[in-house]
Amino acid sequence: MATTTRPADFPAGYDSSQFPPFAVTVDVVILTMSQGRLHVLLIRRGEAPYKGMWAVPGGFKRPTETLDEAAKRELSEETGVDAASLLTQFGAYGDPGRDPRMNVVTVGYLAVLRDVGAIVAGTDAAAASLVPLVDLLDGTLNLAFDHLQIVRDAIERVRVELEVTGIATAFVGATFTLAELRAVYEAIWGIELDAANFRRSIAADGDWVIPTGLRSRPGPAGGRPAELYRAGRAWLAGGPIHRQQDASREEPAKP
Amino acid sequence: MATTTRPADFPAGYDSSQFPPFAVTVDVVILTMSQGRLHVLLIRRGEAPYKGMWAVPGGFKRPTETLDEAAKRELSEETGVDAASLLTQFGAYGDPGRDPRMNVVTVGYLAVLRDVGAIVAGTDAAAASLVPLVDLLDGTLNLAFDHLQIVRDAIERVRVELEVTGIATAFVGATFTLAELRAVYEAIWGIELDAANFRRSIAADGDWVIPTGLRSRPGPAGGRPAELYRAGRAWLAGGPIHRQQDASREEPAKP
DNA sequence: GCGGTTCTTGTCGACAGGACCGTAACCGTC
DNA sequence: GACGGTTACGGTCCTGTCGACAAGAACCGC
Repeated sequence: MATTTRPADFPAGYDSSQFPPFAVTVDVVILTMSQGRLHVLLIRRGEAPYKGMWAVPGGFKRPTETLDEAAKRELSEETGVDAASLLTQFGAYGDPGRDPRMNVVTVGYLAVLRDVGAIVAGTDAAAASLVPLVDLLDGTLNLAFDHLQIVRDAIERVRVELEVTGIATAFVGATFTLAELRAVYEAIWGIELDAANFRRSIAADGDWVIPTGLRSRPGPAGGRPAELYRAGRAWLAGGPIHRQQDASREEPAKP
Repeated sequence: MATTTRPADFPAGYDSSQFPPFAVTVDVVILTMSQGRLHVLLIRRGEAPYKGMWAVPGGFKRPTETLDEAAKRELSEETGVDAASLLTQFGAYGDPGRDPRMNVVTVGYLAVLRDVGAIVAGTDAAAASLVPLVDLLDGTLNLAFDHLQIVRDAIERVRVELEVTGIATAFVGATFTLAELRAVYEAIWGIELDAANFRRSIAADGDWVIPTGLRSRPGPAGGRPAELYRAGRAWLAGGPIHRQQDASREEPAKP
């Protein structure tokens, strides 16, 4: 049906019916830690479709930029963060009808920021918000398009990345306490880790963390001030903390 | 510049200059084991650009199908394999100029087959071939487009999948010896595994493998016949074999 | 039968990691 | 300033995992 509507960008000699045009977008799932819980940055849609609903920030890829550059640009436009922050591609989505307007294939990116609260406060508070992840995963909050699935996949990806890369350090500041770092693992994996054993794994030989000599101020509840560390080079090659095998894997054999 | 060449597929009210059209393709990296080595199925291009060079099989996504369906269709068209084989999306590629004809974003899929030799023999031998992976990774063979990077990423993905999923069983037949299964790990990870320890991990409680009572015929060199197993249910939840920590990670600390 | 090859079973020991206790250093209130 | 509450830190015990290695079992060709 569309054989006569060939876009001018397509070179002559190709039948556009063989190359159905798609719009390509990049969606960036921005994760951050806040009050010990994992949060995702969402924006409220101002236009149809899904007007007024929350959505993952994103935008169209330009022909002159790579996918990574598009993700970096969208992150910068949404948050003002210009640093080459941790930005990981985790999936592509192209189900027919996922955008009622046209054929859209989107590429999902995962970004990890620290202390994004100030950034959100700087933008229009009604348009952008940090949403606790649990509110999304338990179905309390609905998202536009297939963005709920995209967020789910991003979370699953960060759970794996946490085990095989140094992504954990991206959630904390330049200097951090081991309790802060441990809270990252606990929030993302949804488990509790023994503080003493965590320390032994991290502070063991291997250049994971480097003590700065400084100490953190205790919280309002008191407690001994924790030592401040900064990330070592070993994170570039992997992570020191591993999830224990899922006990539910062992099911009794049926003879 | 292109504001006047809006495709008819795009609804009125949208400026096509805001939605630059892309072609979306799906490329399937088909891996298989042959003679104890990892091979990838490539096809020889019959048209420009890159005419005559080897490339990963793939094709255009249709607006009416999902990305997964497109990958499944391409796999079926190239190999005749219709089974819902293991098919994993691993990345999207959209660098400008990666296809000199137009703007193309491709989504990479990883397929694992067993005994693909007969399939390749059935097609035009000059158009499809199983290439040992080492010939690609050492730069002996050049690939069209950015397909070398795509293959590299597919390999990296299968290395991770091998550790966290049951993808290893997709490389072997319905029944297999533990030596065959071990060869999969050794070929993909490029390491040697102790046969005795491998057996202990696999044959331990947990329904990894189920003995069939049958035995394999020894090779020409002789040797005790190996018992034949079939895959158990535990593979659905992960893999039993894990790579040991990279010893090169431990570098001496510089005071 | 005999050496060679491969598969299978068994043993030993190092090490990682979970559980747990005691101590140190801060907070608040009394 | 003593005291309980809270958090951080260091150490011990112990078990399960896993690598290294040895020995036996079952086949081959000669």
